[in-house]
Amino acid sequence: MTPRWIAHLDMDAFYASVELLRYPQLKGLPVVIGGRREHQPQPGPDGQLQFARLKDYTGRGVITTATYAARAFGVRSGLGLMKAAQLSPDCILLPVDFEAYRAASRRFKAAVREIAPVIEDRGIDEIYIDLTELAAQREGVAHDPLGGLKQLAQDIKNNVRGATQLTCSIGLAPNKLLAKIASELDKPDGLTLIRPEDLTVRIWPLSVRAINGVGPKAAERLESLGIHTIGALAACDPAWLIQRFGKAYGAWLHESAHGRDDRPVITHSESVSISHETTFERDLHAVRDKAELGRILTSLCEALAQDLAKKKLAARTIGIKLRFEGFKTVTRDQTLDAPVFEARAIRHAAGLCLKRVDLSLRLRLMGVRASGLQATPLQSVRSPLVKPRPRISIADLFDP
DNA sequence: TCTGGGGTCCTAGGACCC
DNA sequence: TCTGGGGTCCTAGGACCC
Repeated sequence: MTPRWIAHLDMDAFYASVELLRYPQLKGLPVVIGGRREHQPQPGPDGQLQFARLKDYTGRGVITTATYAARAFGVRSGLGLMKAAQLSPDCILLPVDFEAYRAASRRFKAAVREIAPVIEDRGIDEIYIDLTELAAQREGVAHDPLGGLKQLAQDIKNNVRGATQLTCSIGLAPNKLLAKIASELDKPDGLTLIRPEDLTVRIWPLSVRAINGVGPKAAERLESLGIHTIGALAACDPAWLIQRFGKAYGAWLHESAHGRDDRPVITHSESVSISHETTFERDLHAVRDKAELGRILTSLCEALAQDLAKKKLAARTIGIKLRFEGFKTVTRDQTLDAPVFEARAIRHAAGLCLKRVDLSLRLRLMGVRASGLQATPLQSVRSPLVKPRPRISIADLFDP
């Protein structure tokens, strides 16, 4: 493969930063995002906005994002809000506003695209960018051979900031794996370049957890084997890794530790599944709370049907997800003869799935998922070229 | 008072077909 | 009748990511 230059761009504390644009008086304060609508700031008697505090929160929510000031208290995303309140009771709490974040996301991506069009979406707040061609064009311009590349990344950062008033961190490297690691090295507002020859000094001292794809389980197993750093992982015999972690994952671990990754930047992909789920305020019992569970399942199916309609998709497989008290989670899938998209049909299939689960434990979460997605047949039904088949009633048979 | 919601990918076993 | 491969589809669970 010819040498490439890939950027990983990660927005800094994205949701929190978007909220700070709205409430600039909170700049520098510990703030977490994760509340419900009821935690919306309210005007107080003096006309000043009153903000909810972590200590006011009751419920099962978690932190989605924390400002850097809040992170200083040990508060981080994924942490339960009640747990976080113990660490920082006076930390300000704001409700999540996905519409605002999606709008900001569209703006920052458009700003990047103005400069570099080859972008892979990695969710609401990060992207990969293939800069290979643009970097080659700029190579001649700068004195330093990598100066043009760094200037390109700086131009992207400036354009994002101009369009959104938000900062981001960019990692530059020959592949996605290293670019992703690099973008974390100098947060916030960072710009980090990793060349192949920097691997041993910059990457090998890092924890294996810095590799995107090594999660808590794999890290724990590696650590139990005495492997803490990427350098230690790189020193392992690949056959030994394969023996312990399986053919695919073991080989991938070895390649990653050596900084090797040839995945392309994917500019377009079709969605595989769409789902909706909700965690209840209190655990619900299949018998005692049957009616409420039924209503929740129906509304999840309706939300799913709306999403399918918006994307003009139908699903051949409908599945449910249940999480019980004690956090045990089960799923059931049902593949249908024909794709469905209407709420009633989804609800029916979900009901069939539900019948196959032992419901003696109380439930804390219920979800519905659509997969086996395909373009909805709706257009052809509406098409004037296709005449609807006449409905024949029993009466017609006797009275043609 | 633990642990959200929306995703992707992988594995492994069984059914079924050639 | 037994043995055996390969391929695909389906299901369930789990790891991981944002």
